[in-house]
Amino acid sequence: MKARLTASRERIVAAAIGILADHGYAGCSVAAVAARAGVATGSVYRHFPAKADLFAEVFRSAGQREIDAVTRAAAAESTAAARVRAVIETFAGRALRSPRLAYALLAEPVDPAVEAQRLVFRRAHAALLAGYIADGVADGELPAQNPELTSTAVVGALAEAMVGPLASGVAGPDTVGGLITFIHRALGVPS
Amino acid sequence: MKARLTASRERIVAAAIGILADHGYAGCSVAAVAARAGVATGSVYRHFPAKADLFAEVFRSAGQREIDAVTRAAAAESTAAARVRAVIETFAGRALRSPRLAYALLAEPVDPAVEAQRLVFRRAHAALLAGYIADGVADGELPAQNPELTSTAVVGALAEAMVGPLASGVAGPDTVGGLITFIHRALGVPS
DNA sequence: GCAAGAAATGAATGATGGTTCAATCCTTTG
DNA sequence: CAAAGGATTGAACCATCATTCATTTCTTGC
Repeated sequence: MKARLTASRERIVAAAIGILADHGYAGCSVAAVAARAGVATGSVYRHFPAKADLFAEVFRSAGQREIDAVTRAAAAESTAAARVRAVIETFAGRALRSPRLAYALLAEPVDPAVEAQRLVFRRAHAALLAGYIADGVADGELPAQNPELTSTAVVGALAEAMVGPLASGVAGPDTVGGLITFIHRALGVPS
Repeated sequence: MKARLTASRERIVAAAIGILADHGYAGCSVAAVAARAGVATGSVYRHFPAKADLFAEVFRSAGQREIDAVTRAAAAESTAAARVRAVIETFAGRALRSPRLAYALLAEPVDPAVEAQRLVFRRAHAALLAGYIADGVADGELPAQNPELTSTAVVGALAEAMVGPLASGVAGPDTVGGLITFIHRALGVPS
């Protein structure tokens, strides 16, 4: 019984991520999520006090998946420059492969309460990068800088450069390569 | 009179910008805008077919003001590096001086139709920067790069680095200086 | 002044979609 | 197997605003 409860809660979250990926936040009415999860509309409220709480969890969950992917990619590298490159390639690659979801997570208008969770998602990426940058500064690979500020700026540059391609459906031929050059230069990676 | 019509249309737009600056987009109900402009709710619809059209104009107008300010600041400089610095300082300075308005223009959740106008605003900043960057590349001040991509990334970095301070109300002591260093490096300005 | 028409009014309307809840269905347990 | 208690249902409810429109108030031309 407890397992049944947990399972249906997870089905609801998964259904919401699915609709987010197919139709964006605009398509995510509570009724639509419930239908896709195979439960009644009202049942959603047995698991979440309000829609905002559901989508806070949805954004947390989908965001964590992205964070895990870039963390894994970066872990395979050993210099700050290579780690940052891995983050950019993974982030952009996944975004371009699931453009609707990426747009929803990054930029689509959402309820203010959900927007807060989006900031958490962006800050998590920034925090990850800040660690790599701080390490790079500490062992002399990168010049002195404020890792929090530069990592935030990197996340902004990445997100902004993705929004155009995500909307139009196609990225320029060397968007990712150009971003890597731009960000490496910005961090002071020696050429 | 015709002048009276135009005047009241402008009062409505100005009132909307005022509410945007005081209470954000969330406070911008048609009734609130009309009240502040000193007209009846229904009168707004004599000037704009729908709320989205009003706010398209509001974002266009407020955005143009920002574009004008950074354009003017950049025009006083003669190298690409100095122009970009002037853009960053002006953009950040104005944002920090009107944080609620800046947040609304940059990041606050808005109706999808208004979001489109926000993209126009961001793209206008990027286009301005792209021109300076292209000039810098052309006369050898900057290394070869794709000005559209790098200017977009710069706008993203700027906006993202501002959102935190705009929400919390205070910028770190050297946020602007750090951003200038970051962006100059990213563009390949010789040190 | 005075019609005739334009403009302004603001309360009523309507659409959307989140939230509730009385009725129903299961699962559990003695 | 029966009763109790919780889970599920989904149609009704309600709050929020954008939008409309019958009515009133100005402007204008004669």
